[in-house]
Amino acid sequence: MRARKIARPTTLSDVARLAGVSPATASKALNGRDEVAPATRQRVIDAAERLAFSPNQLAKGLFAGRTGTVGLLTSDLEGRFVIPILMGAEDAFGAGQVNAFLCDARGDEIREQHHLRALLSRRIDGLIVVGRQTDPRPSLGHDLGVPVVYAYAPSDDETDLSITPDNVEAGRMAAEHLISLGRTRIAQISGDRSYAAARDRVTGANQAFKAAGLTPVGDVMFGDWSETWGRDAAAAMLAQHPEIDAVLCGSDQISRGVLDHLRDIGRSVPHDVAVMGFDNWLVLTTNARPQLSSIDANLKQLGRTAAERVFAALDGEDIGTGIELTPPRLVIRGSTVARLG
Amino acid sequence: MRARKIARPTTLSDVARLAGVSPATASKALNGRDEVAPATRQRVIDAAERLAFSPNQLAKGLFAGRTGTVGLLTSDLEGRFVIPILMGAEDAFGAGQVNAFLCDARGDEIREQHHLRALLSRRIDGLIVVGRQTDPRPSLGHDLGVPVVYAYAPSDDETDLSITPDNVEAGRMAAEHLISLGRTRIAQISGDRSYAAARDRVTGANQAFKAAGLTPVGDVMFGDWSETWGRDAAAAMLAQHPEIDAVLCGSDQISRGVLDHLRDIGRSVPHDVAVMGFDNWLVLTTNARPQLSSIDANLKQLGRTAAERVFAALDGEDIGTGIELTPPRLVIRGSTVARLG
DNA sequence: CTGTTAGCGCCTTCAC
DNA sequence: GTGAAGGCGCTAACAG
Repeated sequence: MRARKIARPTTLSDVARLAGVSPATASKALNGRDEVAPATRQRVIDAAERLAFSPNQLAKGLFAGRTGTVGLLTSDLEGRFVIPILMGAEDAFGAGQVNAFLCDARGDEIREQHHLRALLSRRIDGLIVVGRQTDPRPSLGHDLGVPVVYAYAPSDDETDLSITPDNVEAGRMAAEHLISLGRTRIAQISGDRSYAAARDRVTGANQAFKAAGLTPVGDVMFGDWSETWGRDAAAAMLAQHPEIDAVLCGSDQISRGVLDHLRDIGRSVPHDVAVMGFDNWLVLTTNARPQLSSIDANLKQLGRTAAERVFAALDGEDIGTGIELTPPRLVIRGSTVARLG
Repeated sequence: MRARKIARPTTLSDVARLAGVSPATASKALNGRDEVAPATRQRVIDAAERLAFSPNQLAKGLFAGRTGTVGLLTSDLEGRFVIPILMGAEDAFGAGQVNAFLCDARGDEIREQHHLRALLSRRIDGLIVVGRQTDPRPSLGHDLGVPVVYAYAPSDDETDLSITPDNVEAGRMAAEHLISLGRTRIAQISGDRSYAAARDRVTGANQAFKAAGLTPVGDVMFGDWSETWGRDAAAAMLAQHPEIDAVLCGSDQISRGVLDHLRDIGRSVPHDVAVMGFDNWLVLTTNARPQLSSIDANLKQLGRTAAERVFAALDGEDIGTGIELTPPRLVIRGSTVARLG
């Protein structure tokens, strides 16, 4: 990379010159207006191709008012949630005209404001705000000039539109799966009680237990989201309730810890004890022994939905307000099978 | 979100009108130029505040010839490498005027071209291309009109500038650490041989063994990057070479599998056998039993360096070409201690 | 100290 | 099919 060798990007005029027409004609030709002869149009298109011309969206946007860019503002440090959401959003945009730009605020409000300004000042058409937990987050307000959709973490303002995984349903689904396998002595080892995700999943599971006439074994144990907590909690739980035939965990990490402890004390998974996780984090679930059943939050689908809502708003549709829940998906692997006998 | 409620963003003229001054004066006031009366400045600032004015960077850039935006183009699906690099880059930009926009090409060349066009057509000032492995990737060429720096995955064109982790040094560092602990019967269980990262780390480790006059135990085992492979390989390796007193693994995932197997056969870690990983993926290293020593590739530093190079190029400096290696960092945890006796 | 004027770069529309 | 004109939001000259 030599200094100053930097070539000016190709402009419409460059294309026009190469095609031997005026910029105006080139513009019409490339934009599919029909006041131009087919042969001329082809010449222009060829020239554009040859120069790898990409129209300056900025100058274009000055006019059209649309830039074809959607911003993704995240606070999700590790990118564990935001990446699938980004992918889903991009899928919704298609290979078409729209691009997603991702900014990471790292959970820092100053940084978030900074990125927000940057995105807005670049005249993005819409904004998707992604949080790292399902607890409500402060609204960015309504005066941004572009449609905003909150993904994963809902806005605390009910007049915003938020799309978030249905963790109550996820909990219910997980519990029903264990029940359907004939498990009746089910314990819950959850994550951080301060997370709505932890509480909601427990709520859903308890609904399922109640509906099936089952009483969960022991109290739900809340801790943190780590493998270590899963091990410790499993040790305490099994010491007190050795009769357990299934453990419903708050996350895949916790499940891994629980699996570890069960192996340590010689309990067999899945026949003796079945284990379920949440999140379907592949690096954890598919490498476990046995592989872990889990609930997938369908984040890609969530991202797609969020993007579709942004589009709809751009097209002038009323996309509604409040919290829209997306359904989870049960992923069955070796850690949950029907009870023998 | 009501349809069509979308308001035009506030412009400098709006602010000026509210403050009862001309746009030029408002500009001076907000930009801290001193050719403006304190009282007037205050009025303008208040007005800007009240309208939540954010200057249009594009128009600003129109004038300055710079947009203050750097693109990050990644193919790193999971975001495991790109996120720390993004963070480092942002740190280099400071809380200042520059923003990073991340686009995910998902390893798809069409998508990459599409994103590239989008970024260029928004007149980004520079580009950082992030790959997911340390093997060379196709160059984007030199005619992009902006400086390009390749991060993690180097360009296959030596006239590009690439910044990538020094995996040979990482391997050497890991091996030297084990040697310094008095370990002499060290086996290597690596990852996918088709990855330069796997081969380079082995190369570095072998250099260290040779320098110390040690002969590695058994052949280096190549497989994939998974925990499962770690378990299987450890089983094979230890069956044949039970005398092993340390295992150097190709990744943290593999290490986890090795730890698992050692526990299964009742070998104690770290006293009997020490285990080292690579990558320092916290969710794996800090939740292992015992916690895993690892080599951290300092990706955040890498991102910072890449961003600095882009800046330097923008300022007209010659930033050089070829592959620049960034040094790794040894992270010692409970899985590696000195041999007893 | 403030307002006016003239672009920045690029694309599009409006007359011909 | 063309050329000229106009504009987006902002800033730097310069004039008042």
